[in-house]
Amino acid sequence: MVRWQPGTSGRLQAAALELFASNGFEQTTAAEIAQSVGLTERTFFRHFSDKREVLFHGQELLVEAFLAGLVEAPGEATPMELVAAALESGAELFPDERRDHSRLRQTVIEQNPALQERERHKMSVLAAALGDALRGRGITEPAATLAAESAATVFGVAFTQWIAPGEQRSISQIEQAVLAELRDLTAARTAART
Amino acid sequence: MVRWQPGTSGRLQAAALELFASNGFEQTTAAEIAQSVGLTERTFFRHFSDKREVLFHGQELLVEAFLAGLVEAPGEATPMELVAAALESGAELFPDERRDHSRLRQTVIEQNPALQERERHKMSVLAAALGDALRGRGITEPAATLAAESAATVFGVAFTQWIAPGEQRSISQIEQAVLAELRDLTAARTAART
DNA sequence: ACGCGCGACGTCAGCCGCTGTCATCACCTA
DNA sequence: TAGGTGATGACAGCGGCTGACGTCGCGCGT
Repeated sequence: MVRWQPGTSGRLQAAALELFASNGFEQTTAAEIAQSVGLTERTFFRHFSDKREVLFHGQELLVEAFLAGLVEAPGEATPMELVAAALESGAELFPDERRDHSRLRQTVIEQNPALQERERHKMSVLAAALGDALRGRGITEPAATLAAESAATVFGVAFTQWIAPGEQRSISQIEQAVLAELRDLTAARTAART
Repeated sequence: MVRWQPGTSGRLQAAALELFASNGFEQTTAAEIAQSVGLTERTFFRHFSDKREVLFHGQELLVEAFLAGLVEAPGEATPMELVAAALESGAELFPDERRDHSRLRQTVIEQNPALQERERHKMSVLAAALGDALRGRGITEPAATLAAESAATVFGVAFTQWIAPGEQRSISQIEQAVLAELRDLTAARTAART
Protein backbone atom coordinates (compact mmCIF):
# COMPACT_ATOMS: atom_id res chain seq x y z
CA MET A 1 0.00 0.00 0.00
CA VAL A 2 1.64 3.20 -1.13
CA ARG A 3 0.83 6.38 0.71
CA TRP A 4 0.22 8.37 -2.47
CA GLN A 5 -0.17 7.54 -6.14
CA PRO A 6 2.44 8.71 -8.67
CA GLY A 7 1.69 11.17 -11.42
CA THR A 8 -0.12 13.59 -9.17
CA SER A 9 0.38 16.63 -11.43
CA GLY A 10 -0.91 14.80 -14.47
CA ARG A 11 -4.04 13.61 -12.70
CA LEU A 12 -4.72 17.12 -11.45
CA GLN A 13 -4.30 18.53 -14.95
CA ALA A 14 -6.66 15.97 -16.48
CA ALA A 15 -9.27 16.51 -13.78
CA ALA A 16 -8.99 20.27 -14.09
CA LEU A 17 -9.48 20.26 -17.86
CA GLU A 18 -12.52 18.03 -17.47
CA LEU A 19 -14.10 20.19 -14.78
CA PHE A 20 -13.31 23.44 -16.56
CA ALA A 21 -14.85 22.09 -19.76
CA SER A 22 -18.05 20.95 -18.09
CA ASN A 23 -18.60 23.57 -15.40
CA GLY A 24 -16.51 26.54 -16.51
CA PHE A 25 -13.24 27.92 -15.19
CA GLU A 26 -14.50 30.40 -12.65
CA GLN A 27 -17.21 28.07 -11.41
CA THR A 28 -14.61 25.41 -10.65
CA THR A 29 -12.82 25.68 -7.33
CA ALA A 30 -9.24 24.63 -6.80
CA ALA A 31 -10.47 22.57 -3.86
CA GLU A 32 -12.95 20.78 -6.14
CA ILE A 33 -10.22 19.81 -8.58
CA ALA A 34 -8.06 18.49 -5.78
CA GLN A 35 -10.88 16.55 -4.14
CA SER A 36 -11.86 14.97 -7.45
CA VAL A 37 -8.53 13.14 -7.41
CA GLY A 38 -8.42 12.58 -3.66
CA LEU A 39 -6.17 15.46 -2.67
CA THR A 40 -6.53 18.73 -0.82
CA GLU A 41 -6.49 22.31 -2.06
CA ARG A 42 -3.12 22.86 -0.38
CA THR A 43 -1.55 20.09 -2.43
CA PHE A 44 -3.00 21.58 -5.63
CA PHE A 45 -1.13 24.81 -4.98
CA ARG A 46 2.04 22.90 -4.22
CA HIS A 47 1.98 21.51 -7.77
CA PHE A 48 0.78 24.67 -9.55
CA SER A 49 1.71 28.19 -8.66
CA ASP A 50 -1.83 29.38 -9.36
CA LYS A 51 -5.17 28.05 -10.53
CA ARG A 52 -4.63 28.96 -14.20
CA GLU A 53 -1.24 27.30 -14.32
CA VAL A 54 -2.81 23.84 -14.19
CA LEU A 55 -3.71 24.36 -17.86
CA PHE A 56 -0.32 25.73 -18.91
CA HIS A 57 2.17 23.61 -17.02
CA GLY A 58 4.77 22.12 -19.33
CA GLN A 59 5.16 25.12 -21.59
CA GLU A 60 8.89 25.13 -20.85
CA LEU A 61 8.96 22.10 -23.14
CA LEU A 62 7.71 24.31 -25.95
CA VAL A 63 10.48 26.81 -25.35
CA GLU A 64 13.07 24.05 -25.29
CA ALA A 65 11.75 22.60 -28.53
CA PHE A 66 11.97 25.96 -30.28
CA LEU A 67 15.47 26.57 -28.99
CA ALA A 68 16.55 23.08 -30.04
CA GLY A 69 15.78 24.05 -33.62
CA LEU A 70 18.09 27.04 -33.31
CA VAL A 71 21.18 25.21 -32.07
CA GLU A 72 20.96 22.79 -34.99
CA ALA A 73 20.76 25.56 -37.57
CA PRO A 74 23.91 26.44 -39.56
CA GLY A 75 25.93 29.40 -38.40
CA GLU A 76 25.42 31.54 -41.43
CA ALA A 77 21.61 31.29 -41.32
CA THR A 78 19.60 34.49 -41.66
CA PRO A 79 17.21 35.46 -38.84
CA MET A 80 14.21 34.29 -40.84
CA GLU A 81 15.87 30.96 -41.53
CA LEU A 82 16.44 30.59 -37.83
CA VAL A 83 12.80 31.40 -37.18
CA ALA A 84 11.76 28.74 -39.68
CA ALA A 85 14.06 26.21 -38.02
CA ALA A 86 12.68 26.99 -34.58
CA LEU A 87 9.10 26.70 -35.81
CA GLU A 88 9.76 23.36 -37.44
CA SER A 89 11.41 22.04 -34.32
CA GLY A 90 8.59 23.24 -32.09
CA ALA A 91 6.02 21.62 -34.34
CA GLU A 92 7.15 18.21 -33.13
CA LEU A 93 5.26 18.80 -29.91
CA PHE A 94 1.99 18.91 -31.85
CA PRO A 95 1.46 15.60 -33.61
CA ASP A 96 -1.95 14.94 -35.09
CA GLU A 97 -2.93 12.73 -32.14
CA ARG A 98 -2.86 15.77 -29.86
CA ARG A 99 -5.12 17.81 -32.10
CA ASP A 100 -8.37 16.88 -30.35
CA HIS A 101 -6.86 17.46 -26.94
CA SER A 102 -5.62 20.85 -28.07
CA ARG A 103 -9.05 21.70 -29.39
CA LEU A 104 -10.76 20.93 -26.07
CA ARG A 105 -8.16 22.88 -24.18
CA GLN A 106 -8.54 25.84 -26.47
CA THR A 107 -12.31 25.98 -26.11
CA VAL A 108 -11.81 26.30 -22.36
CA ILE A 109 -9.22 29.06 -22.80
CA GLU A 110 -11.36 30.98 -25.27
CA GLN A 111 -14.18 31.18 -22.76
CA ASN A 112 -12.17 32.98 -20.09
CA PRO A 113 -10.23 36.23 -20.41
CA ALA A 114 -7.93 35.36 -17.51
CA LEU A 115 -6.85 32.21 -19.30
CA GLN A 116 -6.29 34.08 -22.55
CA GLU A 117 -4.14 36.47 -20.59
CA ARG A 118 -1.99 33.64 -19.30
CA GLU A 119 -1.73 32.11 -22.76
CA ARG A 120 -0.51 35.39 -24.20
CA HIS A 121 1.99 35.64 -21.40
CA LYS A 122 3.37 32.21 -22.24
CA MET A 123 3.78 33.20 -25.88
CA SER A 124 5.58 36.28 -24.69
CA VAL A 125 7.94 34.21 -22.60
CA LEU A 126 8.60 32.07 -25.64
CA ALA A 127 9.36 35.14 -27.73
CA ALA A 128 11.67 36.50 -25.05
CA ALA A 129 13.60 33.24 -24.89
CA LEU A 130 13.89 33.18 -28.68
CA GLY A 131 15.07 36.77 -28.67
CA ASP A 132 17.78 35.95 -26.15
CA ALA A 133 18.94 33.02 -28.24
CA LEU A 134 19.04 35.12 -31.40
CA ARG A 135 21.05 37.81 -29.65
CA GLY A 136 23.33 35.06 -28.42
CA ARG A 137 23.98 34.19 -32.06
CA GLY A 138 25.06 37.74 -32.78
CA ILE A 139 21.84 39.12 -34.21
CA THR A 140 21.46 42.74 -33.18
CA GLU A 141 18.51 44.74 -32.00
CA PRO A 142 15.85 45.38 -33.02
CA ALA A 143 16.11 42.54 -35.55
CA ALA A 144 16.39 39.87 -32.86
CA THR A 145 13.24 40.96 -31.05
CA LEU A 146 11.31 41.44 -34.28
CA ALA A 147 12.28 38.00 -35.53
CA ALA A 148 11.44 36.38 -32.20
CA GLU A 149 8.05 38.08 -31.94
CA SER A 150 7.32 37.19 -35.55
CA ALA A 151 8.07 33.56 -34.81
CA ALA A 152 5.60 33.64 -31.93
CA THR A 153 3.00 35.33 -34.10
CA VAL A 154 3.42 32.84 -36.92
CA PHE A 155 3.17 29.97 -34.47
CA GLY A 156 0.03 31.45 -32.95
CA VAL A 157 -1.67 31.92 -36.31
CA ALA A 158 -0.62 28.46 -37.44
CA PHE A 159 -1.83 26.84 -34.22
CA THR A 160 -5.21 28.54 -34.53
CA GLN A 161 -5.55 27.21 -38.04
CA TRP A 162 -4.29 23.78 -37.01
CA ILE A 163 -7.18 23.27 -34.58
CA ALA A 164 -9.78 24.79 -36.92
CA PRO A 165 -12.64 22.40 -37.77
CA GLY A 166 -11.86 20.24 -40.79
CA GLU A 167 -8.20 21.23 -40.99
CA GLN A 168 -6.11 18.28 -42.21
CA ARG A 169 -2.62 19.68 -42.72
CA SER A 170 0.09 19.22 -40.13
CA ILE A 171 1.05 22.25 -38.06
CA SER A 172 4.44 22.26 -39.79
CA GLN A 173 2.84 22.62 -43.20
CA ILE A 174 0.62 25.43 -41.96
CA GLU A 175 3.58 27.21 -40.41
CA GLN A 176 5.40 27.26 -43.74
CA ALA A 177 2.38 28.72 -45.49
CA VAL A 178 1.92 31.42 -42.84
CA LEU A 179 5.61 32.28 -42.94
CA ALA A 180 5.44 32.69 -46.70
CA GLU A 181 2.42 34.93 -46.30
CA LEU A 182 4.32 37.10 -43.82
CA ARG A 183 7.19 37.45 -46.27
CA ASP A 184 4.85 38.49 -49.08
CA LEU A 185 3.05 40.90 -46.79
CA THR A 186 6.09 42.87 -45.74
CA ALA A 187 7.67 42.69 -49.18
CA ALA A 188 4.92 44.87 -50.61
CA ARG A 189 5.79 48.55 -50.80
CA THR A 190 5.43 50.17 -47.38
CA ALA A 191 4.22 53.59 -46.40
CA ALA A 192 4.54 55.86 -49.41
CA ARG A 193 2.46 58.77 -48.23
CA THR A 194 2.11 61.43 -50.94
CA MET B 1 -20.08 71.53 0.18
CA VAL B 2 -20.10 68.83 -2.44
CA ARG B 3 -20.61 65.28 -1.35
CA TRP B 4 -17.69 64.01 -3.42
CA GLN B 5 -14.90 65.49 -5.52
CA PRO B 6 -14.86 65.02 -9.31
CA GLY B 7 -12.18 63.07 -11.13
CA THR B 8 -12.27 60.12 -8.80
CA SER B 9 -10.76 57.65 -11.27
CA GLY B 10 -7.87 59.94 -12.07
CA ARG B 11 -7.04 60.53 -8.42
CA LEU B 12 -7.11 56.79 -7.78
CA GLN B 13 -4.80 56.17 -10.72
CA ALA B 14 -2.32 58.79 -9.61
CA ALA B 15 -2.32 57.54 -6.02
CA ALA B 16 -1.95 53.94 -7.15
CA LEU B 17 1.04 54.67 -9.38
CA GLU B 18 2.69 56.54 -6.54
CA LEU B 19 2.11 53.77 -4.00
CA PHE B 20 3.11 51.03 -6.41
CA ALA B 21 6.32 52.86 -7.24
CA SER B 22 7.30 53.40 -3.62
CA ASN B 23 6.02 50.26 -1.90
CA GLY B 24 5.61 47.74 -4.70
CA PHE B 25 2.50 46.40 -6.39
CA GLU B 26 1.81 43.35 -4.23
CA GLN B 27 2.65 45.19 -1.03
CA THR B 28 0.05 47.83 -1.84
CA THR B 29 -3.53 47.03 -0.88
CA ALA B 30 -6.52 48.21 -2.86
CA ALA B 31 -7.92 49.53 0.39
CA GLU B 32 -4.73 51.55 0.96
CA ILE B 33 -5.02 53.18 -2.45
CA ALA B 34 -8.63 54.06 -1.81
CA GLN B 35 -7.99 55.41 1.67
CA SER B 36 -5.12 57.56 0.43
CA VAL B 37 -7.66 59.57 -1.56
CA GLY B 38 -10.43 59.38 1.03
CA LEU B 39 -12.46 56.54 -0.45
CA THR B 40 -13.22 52.93 0.41
CA GLU B 41 -12.04 49.71 -1.14
CA ARG B 42 -15.52 49.05 -2.50
CA THR B 43 -15.42 52.28 -4.48
CA PHE B 44 -12.02 51.39 -5.90
CA PHE B 45 -13.48 48.23 -7.41
CA ARG B 46 -16.42 50.17 -8.78
CA HIS B 47 -14.01 52.24 -10.88
CA PHE B 48 -11.62 49.44 -11.84
CA SER B 49 -12.56 45.87 -12.58
CA ASP B 50 -9.49 44.62 -10.77
CA LYS B 51 -6.43 45.91 -8.96
CA ARG B 52 -4.14 45.79 -12.00
CA GLU B 53 -6.59 47.70 -14.16
CA VAL B 54 -5.90 50.93 -12.30
CA LEU B 55 -2.64 51.09 -14.26
CA PHE B 56 -4.17 50.25 -17.64
CA HIS B 57 -7.43 52.14 -17.68
CA GLY B 58 -7.77 54.24 -20.78
CA GLN B 59 -6.18 51.83 -23.20
CA GLU B 60 -9.34 51.99 -25.32
CA LEU B 61 -8.04 55.39 -26.32
CA LEU B 62 -4.98 53.71 -27.80
CA VAL B 63 -7.15 51.36 -29.82
CA GLU B 64 -9.25 54.27 -31.05
CA ALA B 65 -6.16 56.22 -32.05
CA PHE B 66 -4.81 53.31 -34.06
CA LEU B 67 -8.15 52.75 -35.77
CA ALA B 68 -8.45 56.43 -36.57
CA GLY B 69 -5.32 56.14 -38.66
CA LEU B 70 -6.90 53.37 -40.67
CA VAL B 71 -10.10 55.16 -41.62
CA GLU B 72 -8.11 58.10 -42.97
CA ALA B 73 -5.93 55.88 -45.16
CA PRO B 74 -6.68 55.69 -48.90
CA GLY B 75 -8.71 52.74 -50.12
CA GLU B 76 -5.99 51.21 -52.25
CA ALA B 77 -3.43 51.11 -49.44
CA THR B 78 -1.51 47.89 -48.89
CA PRO B 79 -1.71 46.17 -45.48
CA MET B 80 1.72 47.47 -44.50
CA GLU B 81 0.76 51.00 -45.50
CA LEU B 82 -2.27 50.65 -43.28
CA VAL B 83 -0.09 49.45 -40.45
CA ALA B 84 2.17 52.46 -40.89
CA ALA B 85 -0.83 54.79 -40.86
CA ALA B 86 -2.21 53.22 -37.70
CA LEU B 87 1.16 53.47 -35.97
CA GLU B 88 1.56 57.10 -36.89
CA SER B 89 -1.90 57.90 -35.65
CA GLY B 90 -1.37 56.05 -32.38
CA ALA B 91 1.88 57.87 -31.79
CA GLU B 92 -0.07 61.04 -31.09
CA LEU B 93 -0.95 59.68 -27.66
CA PHE B 94 2.73 59.69 -26.72
CA PRO B 95 4.06 63.22 -26.89
CA ASP B 96 7.44 63.88 -25.37
CA GLU B 97 5.85 65.38 -22.25
CA ARG B 98 4.47 61.96 -21.34
CA ARG B 99 7.80 60.23 -21.66
CA ASP B 100 8.78 60.53 -18.01
CA HIS B 101 5.37 59.42 -16.85
CA SER B 102 5.59 56.41 -19.17
CA ARG B 103 9.01 55.60 -17.80
CA LEU B 104 7.81 55.54 -14.19
CA ARG B 105 4.80 53.47 -15.11
CA GLN B 106 6.96 51.01 -17.00
CA THR B 107 9.37 50.50 -14.11
CA VAL B 108 6.40 49.46 -11.98
CA ILE B 109 5.12 47.07 -14.63
CA GLU B 110 8.54 45.53 -15.18
CA GLN B 111 8.77 44.62 -11.52
CA ASN B 112 5.64 42.49 -11.46
CA PRO B 113 4.78 39.53 -13.71
CA ALA B 114 1.06 39.96 -13.18
CA LEU B 115 1.27 43.48 -14.56
CA GLN B 116 3.34 42.35 -17.53
CA GLU B 117 0.65 39.79 -18.20
CA ARG B 118 -2.00 42.46 -18.26
CA GLU B 119 0.09 44.67 -20.51
CA ARG B 120 0.55 41.86 -23.01
CA HIS B 121 -3.17 41.26 -22.88
CA LYS B 122 -3.87 44.87 -23.76
CA MET B 123 -1.51 44.68 -26.73
CA SER B 124 -3.35 41.57 -27.80
CA VAL B 125 -6.67 43.38 -27.60
CA LEU B 126 -5.17 46.14 -29.72
CA ALA B 127 -3.98 43.62 -32.30
CA ALA B 128 -7.38 41.94 -32.37
CA ALA B 129 -9.12 45.27 -32.99
CA LEU B 130 -6.67 46.10 -35.75
CA GLY B 131 -7.22 42.70 -37.30
CA ASP B 132 -10.97 43.22 -37.30
CA ALA B 133 -10.56 46.61 -38.97
CA LEU B 134 -8.24 45.19 -41.62
CA ARG B 135 -10.66 42.37 -42.38
CA GLY B 136 -13.37 45.00 -42.60
CA ARG B 137 -11.34 46.62 -45.37
CA GLY B 138 -11.31 43.39 -47.32
CA ILE B 139 -7.92 42.06 -46.29
CA THR B 140 -8.08 38.29 -46.04
CA GLU B 141 -6.64 35.85 -43.54
CA PRO B 142 -3.99 35.23 -42.51
CA ALA B 143 -2.64 38.52 -43.86
CA ALA B 144 -4.95 40.61 -41.69
CA THR B 145 -3.91 38.93 -38.44
CA LEU B 146 -0.24 38.94 -39.41
CA ALA B 147 -0.33 42.63 -40.25
CA ALA B 148 -2.21 43.48 -37.06
CA GLU B 149 0.14 41.49 -34.84
CA SER B 150 3.12 43.02 -36.62
CA ALA B 151 1.77 46.46 -35.91
CA ALA B 152 1.49 45.62 -32.22
CA THR B 153 4.99 44.19 -32.21
CA VAL B 154 6.47 47.22 -33.93
CA PHE B 155 4.69 49.50 -31.52
CA GLY B 156 5.96 47.48 -28.56
CA VAL B 157 9.55 47.57 -29.74
CA ALA B 158 9.32 51.26 -30.57
CA PHE B 159 7.76 52.09 -27.22
CA THR B 160 10.49 50.22 -25.37
CA GLN B 161 13.11 52.20 -27.25
CA TRP B 162 11.21 55.45 -26.76
CA ILE B 163 11.48 55.21 -22.98
CA ALA B 164 15.09 54.00 -23.04
CA PRO B 165 17.51 56.28 -21.13
CA GLY B 166 18.88 59.04 -23.30
CA GLU B 167 16.55 58.41 -26.22
CA GLN B 168 15.69 61.68 -27.95
CA ARG B 169 13.70 60.73 -31.05
CA SER B 170 9.92 60.87 -31.07
CA ILE B 171 8.04 57.60 -30.94
CA SER B 172 6.88 58.20 -34.50
CA GLN B 173 10.44 58.40 -35.77
CA ILE B 174 11.37 55.22 -33.94
CA GLU B 175 8.34 53.42 -35.32
CA GLN B 176 9.39 54.19 -38.87
CA ALA B 177 12.88 52.84 -38.23
CA VAL B 178 11.57 49.65 -36.65
CA LEU B 179 9.10 49.14 -39.47
CA ALA B 180 11.90 49.47 -42.01
CA GLU B 181 13.94 46.96 -40.06
CA LEU B 182 11.05 44.50 -40.13
CA ARG B 183 10.77 44.89 -43.89
CA ASP B 184 14.48 44.23 -44.38
CA LEU B 185 14.34 41.28 -42.03
CA THR B 186 11.61 39.40 -43.85
CA ALA B 187 12.88 40.39 -47.26
CA ALA B 188 16.01 38.29 -46.75
CA ARG B 189 15.80 34.80 -48.20
CA THR B 190 13.80 32.53 -45.91
CA ALA B 191 14.17 28.85 -45.08
CA ALA B 192 16.14 27.21 -47.86
CA ARG B 193 17.00 23.92 -46.18
CA THR B 194 19.18 21.72 -48.37
C1' DA C 1 -41.72 74.89 -4.16
C1' DC C 2 -42.11 70.26 -3.76
C1' DG C 3 -41.40 65.58 -4.66
C1' DC C 4 -38.78 62.05 -6.76
C1' DG C 5 -35.54 59.29 -9.14
C1' DC C 6 -30.64 58.98 -10.14
C1' DG C 7 -25.99 58.14 -9.30
C1' DA C 8 -21.78 57.94 -6.53
C1' DC C 9 -20.53 56.28 -2.35
C1' DG C 10 -20.32 53.58 2.41
C1' DT C 11 -21.12 49.35 5.15
C1' DC C 12 -21.34 44.61 5.85
C1' DA C 13 -21.00 39.81 4.99
C1' DG C 14 -18.93 36.34 2.53
C1' DC C 15 -16.44 33.35 -1.12
C1' DC C 16 -12.30 32.01 -2.95
C1' DG C 17 -7.36 32.28 -4.40
C1' DC C 18 -3.27 31.71 -2.22
C1' DT C 19 0.36 31.27 1.68
C1' DG C 20 2.92 30.14 6.07
C1' DT C 21 3.38 26.84 9.53
C1' DC C 22 3.37 22.61 11.70
C1' DA C 23 2.23 17.75 12.07
C1' DT C 24 1.97 13.13 9.87
C1' DC C 25 3.50 9.04 7.80
C1' DA C 26 5.40 5.91 4.39
C1' DC C 27 9.93 5.03 2.49
C1' DC C 28 14.95 4.94 2.34
C1' DT C 29 19.53 4.92 4.36
C1' DA C 30 23.20 4.10 7.65
C1' DT D 1 16.71 0.43 14.76
C1' DA D 2 17.32 5.32 14.56
C1' DG D 3 17.15 9.04 11.80
C1' DG D 4 16.47 11.64 7.46
C1' DT D 5 13.46 12.72 3.39
C1' DG D 6 9.57 14.14 0.84
C1' DA D 7 4.82 14.43 -0.35
C1' DT D 8 0.77 15.33 1.94
C1' DG D 9 -2.97 16.97 5.46
C1' DA D 10 -4.82 20.39 8.78
C1' DC D 11 -5.41 24.95 10.17
C1' DA D 12 -5.27 29.84 10.39
C1' DG D 13 -5.17 33.98 7.98
C1' DC D 14 -4.67 37.83 4.39
C1' DG D 15 -6.28 40.13 0.48
C1' DG D 16 -8.85 40.40 -4.00
C1' DC D 17 -13.36 40.75 -5.37
C1' DT D 18 -18.67 40.63 -5.21
C1' DG D 19 -23.63 41.09 -3.93
C1' DA D 20 -27.00 43.38 -1.27
C1' DC D 21 -28.59 47.23 0.91
C1' DG D 22 -28.67 51.79 2.83
C1' DT D 23 -27.35 56.94 2.49
C1' DC D 24 -27.43 61.34 0.59
C1' DG D 25 -26.76 65.34 -2.55
C1' DC D 26 -28.20 66.75 -7.04
C1' DG D 27 -31.16 67.78 -10.99
C1' DC D 28 -35.40 66.86 -13.05
C1' DG D 29 -40.40 67.52 -13.86
C1' DT D 30 -44.74 69.45 -12.51
